[in-house]
Amino acid sequence: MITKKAEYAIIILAELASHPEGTVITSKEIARNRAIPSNLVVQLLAVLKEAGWTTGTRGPAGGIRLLIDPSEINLRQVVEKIDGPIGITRCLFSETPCQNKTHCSLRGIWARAQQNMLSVLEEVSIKDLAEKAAKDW
Amino acid sequence: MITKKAEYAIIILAELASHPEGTVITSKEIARNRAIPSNLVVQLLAVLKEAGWTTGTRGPAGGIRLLIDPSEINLRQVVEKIDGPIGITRCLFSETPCQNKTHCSLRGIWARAQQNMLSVLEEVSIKDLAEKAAKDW
DNA sequence: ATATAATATAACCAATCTAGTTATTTATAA
DNA sequence: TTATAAATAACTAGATTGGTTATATTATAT
Repeated sequence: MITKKAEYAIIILAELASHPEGTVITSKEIARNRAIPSNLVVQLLAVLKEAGWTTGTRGPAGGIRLLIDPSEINLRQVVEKIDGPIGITRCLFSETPCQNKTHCSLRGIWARAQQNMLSVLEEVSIKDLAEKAAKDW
Repeated sequence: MITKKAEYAIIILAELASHPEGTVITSKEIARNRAIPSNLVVQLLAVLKEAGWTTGTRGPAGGIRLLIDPSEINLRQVVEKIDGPIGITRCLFSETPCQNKTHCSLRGIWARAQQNMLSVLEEVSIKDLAEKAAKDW
């Protein structure tokens, strides 16, 4: 399952993308604006920073800003950065097909189902989402 | 995530479908043939029976047999019977969109991604799988 | 200089889920 | 009546999830 943390991370990036380029916003503001537990925002920002997507400046008047063009990052990338590799079944996490019966017929079906799902997430960028959200909200 | 139990249930049904109609096979044989823990087979058969897909006769010469045409049941049905409703995110389990910000833009994307995945599982029947397995194995 | 506002890092935790195991009961063919 | 098989129910260790708590570090406004 795609965790709530991954969903939060996407929302954090979308929030950042919705602010003018170059400006900063504090992690507490992000938490307040998007109703995410403040400590979780901090925790997730550490991972987003590690990915090279955000950066923060400390001290008064400090805050977080995007380092990347939000059209360059898609939802699959964010989910995988937070949750690790995606697998709709345990089977798909193992490198090799199960050797029980030479070859597992199910594996190909799971892989196809999963790829169908992932392609949707790959098609949607943080920018797309931020724009969609701006319209809806 | 689709659990191993759901995967086992599918494999059990495929195993049953691979035997001549009307004949029975014991749960232990299923377990042995497919390398599934024997106790789990028993546990899963209880659910498959509840669904009306299998039936068992007790005692010596007893065993399990299919009650339905294996082309009439698809992988999504089995997964949902064993695991309950499928949701690639927690969000999709709640009936209503989150009310935080009027309407969650992500929800529609998750739903589309999930439906893309489910459509693959809906297209494959137990019969398809059993035939595919017979070829591969 | 120094208090303060902010990011950053790490460790911890309760609740739930997963993939089983164990034990007992019931039905039936020989 | 006994061995064999399904059926039912309860239990369990380990992992995962969605957080919380505590502490350290840094930059800047005054």
